[in-house]
Amino acid sequence: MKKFLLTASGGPMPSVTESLVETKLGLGINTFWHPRNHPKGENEGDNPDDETRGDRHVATNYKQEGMVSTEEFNRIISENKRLTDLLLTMLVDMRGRPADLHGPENAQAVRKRKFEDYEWTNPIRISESSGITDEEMYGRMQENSRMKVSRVYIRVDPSDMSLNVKDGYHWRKYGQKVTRDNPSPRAYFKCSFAPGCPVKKKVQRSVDDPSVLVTTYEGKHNHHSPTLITKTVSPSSSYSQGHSTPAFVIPDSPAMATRRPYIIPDHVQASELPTPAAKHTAQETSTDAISDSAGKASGLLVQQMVSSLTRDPNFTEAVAAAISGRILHQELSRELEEK
DNA sequence: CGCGTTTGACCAGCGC
DNA sequence: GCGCTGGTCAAACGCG
Repeated sequence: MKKFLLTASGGPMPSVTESLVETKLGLGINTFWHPRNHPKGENEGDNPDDETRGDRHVATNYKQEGMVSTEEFNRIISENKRLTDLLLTMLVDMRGRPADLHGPENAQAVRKRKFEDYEWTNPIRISESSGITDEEMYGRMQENSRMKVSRVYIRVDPSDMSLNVKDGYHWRKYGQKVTRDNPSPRAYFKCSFAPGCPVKKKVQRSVDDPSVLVTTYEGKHNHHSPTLITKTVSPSSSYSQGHSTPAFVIPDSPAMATRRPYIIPDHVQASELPTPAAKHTAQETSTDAISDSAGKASGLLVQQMVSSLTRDPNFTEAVAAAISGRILHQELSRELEEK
């Protein structure tokens, strides 16, 4: 069984690896469009202005504003592109045939899954991303950035029956429902940090592993992250205003630290997640997991990726600059729009 | 008293 | 058209 896990279970703070994955592939991993996450008609009311402010535009201004040198900027782009290619290729490979991972299914479920598989592999075509221009890459990032649904898996104490996920935002519960395919109730939350914030989230225990909370975020916050306001922006902080998912949470307390989300592709079963007792570091976990998979090449790619992310101080610095720069630019853009 | 949660009712979409 | 299901509403309730 293939596994892929990007987490820093060994440390109290999110790693740069996490930040990059969230920033670049969010842009990527946890914001990939998936049909089950997009009810018909969703996003019909989106502001068209949002469509015109893509990541390419942001990156261009970010460069023009002289926040980094041209050489640094190009290096960031090049390195980001290379690593994204590695990750995305891995994800497409791992996506494989999800039906194989889910056991017997009825005809309807099979049809639905086939459609999801098609939608997963066709519109993005991320396996073909190598060799594309930066412009194309940013176009794809922009497309991904419009995908406002993402999913986060969080392992919690099985004895803790609450459905509260402390992700830095304030949520008001407005409903709870028992769904057909899962005996655990699903809780519905709306963001209550700012009036009119459209973001919603659904929290439900995994049917495969009740110790895992599956949190689905929908929409984009119309305000700053509360954590961004109250904390210094750390290079490893992955919060970004306007992004659909606070994919990683800076722990405010030991209890909160136990609920730090993982980024995991949708098709990975909850039962595959590491247990709380697992002591693997991010690098160890990724490497061990991949070694179970079909390709040594994939393992090498991940090793190369993780190694690059965790050992190269220049790249760490570049990623930090890119993240903070993007956040600052988005804040400025939004303030200008409000005026 | 204000805010958040609970929970039954209601609504809309979808498949048959 | 009907039933099923997921999502939302809103009144009642609890808590600080």
